[in-house]
Amino acid sequence: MSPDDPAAGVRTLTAPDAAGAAAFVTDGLEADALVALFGRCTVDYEGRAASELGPGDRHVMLKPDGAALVHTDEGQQPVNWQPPGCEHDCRATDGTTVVESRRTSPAESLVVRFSTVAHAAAFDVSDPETLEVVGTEADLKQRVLEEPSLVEAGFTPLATERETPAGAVDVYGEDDAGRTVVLELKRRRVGPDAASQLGRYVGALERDLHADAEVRGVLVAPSVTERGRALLAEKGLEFVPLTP
Amino acid sequence: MSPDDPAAGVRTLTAPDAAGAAAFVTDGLEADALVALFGRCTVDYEGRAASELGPGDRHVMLKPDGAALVHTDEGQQPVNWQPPGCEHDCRATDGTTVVESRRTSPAESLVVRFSTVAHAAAFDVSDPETLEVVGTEADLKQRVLEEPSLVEAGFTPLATERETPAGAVDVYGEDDAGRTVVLELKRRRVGPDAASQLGRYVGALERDLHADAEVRGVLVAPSVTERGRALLAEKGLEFVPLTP
DNA sequence: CGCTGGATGTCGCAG
DNA sequence: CTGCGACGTCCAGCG
Repeated sequence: MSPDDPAAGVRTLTAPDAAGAAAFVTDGLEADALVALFGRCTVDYEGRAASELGPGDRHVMLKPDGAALVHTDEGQQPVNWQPPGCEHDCRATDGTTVVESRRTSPAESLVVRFSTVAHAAAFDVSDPETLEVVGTEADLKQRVLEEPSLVEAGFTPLATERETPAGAVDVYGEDDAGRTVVLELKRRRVGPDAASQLGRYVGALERDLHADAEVRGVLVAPSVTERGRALLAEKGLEFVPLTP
Repeated sequence: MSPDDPAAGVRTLTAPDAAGAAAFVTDGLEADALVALFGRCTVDYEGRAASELGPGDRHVMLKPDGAALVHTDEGQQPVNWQPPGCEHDCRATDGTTVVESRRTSPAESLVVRFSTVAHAAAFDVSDPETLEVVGTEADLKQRVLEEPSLVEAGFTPLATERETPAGAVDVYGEDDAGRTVVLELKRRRVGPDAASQLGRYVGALERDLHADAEVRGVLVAPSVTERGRALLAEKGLEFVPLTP
């Protein structure tokens, strides 16, 4: 199999019996491959919560980092899963192919029982690339730091991630009158939660500085909900519309 | 192919050329199948944010409900995705297999370009079952309503999801002295966010009732972080440890 | 490990 | 559709 062979690093198996499927999956996991299974199965989870899922046709993915995903025909999210760091195991029992994924702290287990495996595939994945995303809160922060007048004329950033007893403030600075200004940045429309968060930072800073210190809190986001706006007003906080 | 054939409803294709892969995927989507592709690809996303991902070996899943998922060898979460409701499309261009998934409102597109498709599979999934989860906040609420003394001797629940200007309160009731009590339930350890949330409800209720009304706020959760506890104390709120 | 807050969060439910 | 909060949220960054 040459390196340029498109089928390099792929093994597949269609309509195996339980023993064949279990052996195939075990081999794939052993080889640190990404293993995919299609077939009719039930799923049982127990751990932070617990769940049961009756028989249905599903897609199960076992990753070499220990993650497990069970997908149905609908939804972006897996119907059941296990986070990275789990130990996968596959065996044949009474004609069923049983996939088990366990971890400790917290103790959690996921058991998938296949009455029939329609198809199985194992891939030797390698992904050297890391994803670069644009349009995050970090980008919004950079934009504000490069052009502080976007927030308000005369605003001067002095620090980012400044620590307060209530947590780190996104951007800390002062206005043209020398008053302390705290910015909370959000990449999308905000509600009461963000207003509360900003309020906590402002309160903590007022206590941390002087009793008589005036601290302005400014929420910077594309837009704000009505309750969010009301909560800002109630706490004497401000809003500046800005889209990442 | 009999209904009992384990391979029923599965089609696979190994190491196809671009045209073959595109035709296979198009057929699978047409038939409302769940389509999986493995191979070397790049991924471009543009919408609420934007991202680029260079060449690597990945698993791409296209669901009949319009969801799309791109998984690498690591992580529980897809590296790129598209939510349900998108239109999938696959074509061959210059020897590459291009999968595109689009939606409007918001306008978002995901484009996956395969230099090589190692393997493709289409699965006619049917999943009549719905997942039942035990150990959620709803279960915690039921437990509190059935046995209110778990919160405190003499506590009497009067309503659930009672509306306030700040949102709906989980459990609304009164203590043995007739004082209004608001419960905020969390299925797991809580931090400052939950304390703030409870504080908003209590404040809204105090304003909504009388100016002189005393409203007790009680956070019910397995445990609380130090900052969470401090914020509760500052706002005169209480904590009751209770595990779902 | 635990704490904290972001996320293309997703999802479900209500108005 | 928007608003709002739960979620077995996941995840990175930091102490």
